[in-house]
Amino acid sequence: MDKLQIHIVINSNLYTKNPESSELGKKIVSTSIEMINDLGFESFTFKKLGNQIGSNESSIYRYFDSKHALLVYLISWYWSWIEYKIVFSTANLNSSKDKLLTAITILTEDITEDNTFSYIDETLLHKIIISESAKAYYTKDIDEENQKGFYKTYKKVVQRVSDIVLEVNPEFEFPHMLISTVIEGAHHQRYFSKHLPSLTDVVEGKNNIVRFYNDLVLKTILT
Amino acid sequence: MDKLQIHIVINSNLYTKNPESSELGKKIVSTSIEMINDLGFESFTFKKLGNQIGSNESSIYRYFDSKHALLVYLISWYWSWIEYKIVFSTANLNSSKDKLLTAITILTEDITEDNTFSYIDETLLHKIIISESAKAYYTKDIDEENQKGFYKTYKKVVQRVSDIVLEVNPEFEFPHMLISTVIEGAHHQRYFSKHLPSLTDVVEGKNNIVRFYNDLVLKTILT
DNA sequence: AATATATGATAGTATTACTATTAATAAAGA
DNA sequence: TCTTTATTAATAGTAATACTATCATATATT
Repeated sequence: MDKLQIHIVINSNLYTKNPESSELGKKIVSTSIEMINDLGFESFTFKKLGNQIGSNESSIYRYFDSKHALLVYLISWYWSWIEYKIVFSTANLNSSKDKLLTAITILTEDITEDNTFSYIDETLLHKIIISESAKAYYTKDIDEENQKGFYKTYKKVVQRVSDIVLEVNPEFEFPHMLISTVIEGAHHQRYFSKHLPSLTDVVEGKNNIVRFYNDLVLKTILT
Repeated sequence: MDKLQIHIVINSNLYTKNPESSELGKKIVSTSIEMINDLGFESFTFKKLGNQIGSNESSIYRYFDSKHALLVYLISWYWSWIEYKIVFSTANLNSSKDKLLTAITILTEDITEDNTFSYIDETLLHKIIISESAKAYYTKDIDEENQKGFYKTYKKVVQRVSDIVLEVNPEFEFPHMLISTVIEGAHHQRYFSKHLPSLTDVVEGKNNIVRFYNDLVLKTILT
């Protein structure tokens, strides 16, 4: 069966030339995802990317102002994709509680299968989100960038799930804190489980991260 | 009244020459805290630090291998200090629940007053922990560094508070995940409240971060 | 065939994150 | 007091980074 082709549209502030408008642009995006995963964001450079794809540093700069801009683009893409997943998966659910648990699961689960989009590997992108996304928004330029809408898609996801929280319990005082805590927390836990395991209680094959956060959310808003 | 003078001892892997052993060393530490706050970690350099303190880049390298090593040193110092605060504040408490709430408060509260140690400004250091500490452990070298004990003091704090969680509820399955989620969460919330406020529900003067996490912890482990 | 557009190649710049060497100075021991 | 040692300062140098600028070439469109 053919996969559903959904188009994710990215705010034009996030690139100088739209990478979706050319083969080179798509190659830049897909290969940067691989290379950031392999090298880590610090060691990743446009020069290395150019070599890898048989193109030139200067050509890459025509699409993205800087490697930071590229990272922000990837993060924005990721959150648009997550939003789509949440909307799609909760559309047919009647119970707010089911909606909430579905959303929390999407936000906290591991991503392993290949997905809808041809040139973006969501599994690798998810790893970048875990390991590198804090580097995007812990910048001195955060306020300026935020004003330009760089983090809009992330904020939209938090807002959407916070709204579901309020459907479940309209009295709950801290829906945004809860959801952003869960999102960031799940990413930290996945990273810690690999590198600083004593900060977690992750056990192979038990899906503890998803269980922990689903449980935490329900207990926090329902008692 | 004189302040209590506690000495925080730092693992000798975290420096090449102990900064506490000289005036220059202390100056390096205290001024780096100011400068990292002002410039952000990326724009902070040993050259600039040297200029600021009327010393030379090469002299600073004798104390710390790299600016990354200096950041790790500061983080380690911070967690030793937090551990001391927790031990001190919970020593006289009989109830495990009180101990837990005291510890969670220490981990999530804002730090505003000047404190015990002469040459380290804990208020500024706390800000560095919030804005820069993820950059220390989201590195490609994390496993190697972890093995050398670079993150020991952080892990000790998580372990200590997790033990209190288990005193309150010995059946609770995820004490480490809960505490590391709370610690990282509180830091994110403080940062978000300033720069991405729609991700939080922080209201001036209401101490919502501390309230939210204390409430979350109790509900999660007691229901 | 002419023109516009996208890409490639090359060169150049200021800065960074160091390393290495040597000189000057201060403290400590004989 | 003289000498040794330790500490810090000064200078120079390096490879790499994160760009910018310019110009040439290939490809597509009219």
